[in-house]
Amino acid sequence: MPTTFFKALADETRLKSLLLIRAENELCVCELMTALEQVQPKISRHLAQLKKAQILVDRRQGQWVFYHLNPDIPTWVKQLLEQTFSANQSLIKAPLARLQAMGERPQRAQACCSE
Amino acid sequence: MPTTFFKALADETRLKSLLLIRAENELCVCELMTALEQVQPKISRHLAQLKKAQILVDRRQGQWVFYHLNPDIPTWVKQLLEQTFSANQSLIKAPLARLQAMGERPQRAQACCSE
DNA sequence: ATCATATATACGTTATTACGTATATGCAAG
DNA sequence: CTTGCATATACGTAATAACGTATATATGAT
Repeated sequence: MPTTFFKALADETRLKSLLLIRAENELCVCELMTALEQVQPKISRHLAQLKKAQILVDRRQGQWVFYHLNPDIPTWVKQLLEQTFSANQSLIKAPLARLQAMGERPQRAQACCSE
Repeated sequence: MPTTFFKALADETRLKSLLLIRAENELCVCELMTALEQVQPKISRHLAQLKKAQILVDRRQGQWVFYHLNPDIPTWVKQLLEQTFSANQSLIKAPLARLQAMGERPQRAQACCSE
């Protein structure tokens, strides 16, 4: 159902999370908490929804769980995401700045996929 | 707010209505009722939402109110709509067939804009 | 003015979604 | 095995959204 996808983007926390993950390749819950200044269960729940909608996939690395874009999303969804990303940089400007300023970001063992 | 736009597409009736209007240039409430097999207040309310979100505009012609895409939506939204349209023809196949089969469709006095 | 048709809106109800707080689970370190 | 940190989930509640039905409004025809 294509509405599944739009529902996923219809919430500010989820939309910003997605754009941030798109920008950074992958992010863990605690990084998104800092970037978006939201409590842990809120972030976690929204990520679970995006995962259930098959837009994100996760990988566990030690204590952290990193989320990244599902490489298998349909092409049109991928393009849609790309356009949303390019057209809405302003949405993640401040969150990205908070990310840069964040101390002690968890180390990635392997870069998950691309990059 | 970009979520406004995604919220608008996050409902099946609204999404199909939009795609149908994109396909037919403009449609009135009664045509959408037939195409989507839904009661009048339901269609009317969803169109009102799309209008409030500035995705659609309407023009009255006699007893009918025709809705068409707002020519002033941002470019990225327009592109997004186009991709959604191309990638989801199957969604409106049956509704379009019902439209073709519909007798007594109201005459358009002027073609509203393009076409 | 009355009636018929098309559309919009109001009202009450139900369903869905988001949230805060508390708690559970998973992993790493000692 | 305990402690600590990161994350997930459960539970009750609050906010939002969708709906059915009834009614109001607007236009056109008689």
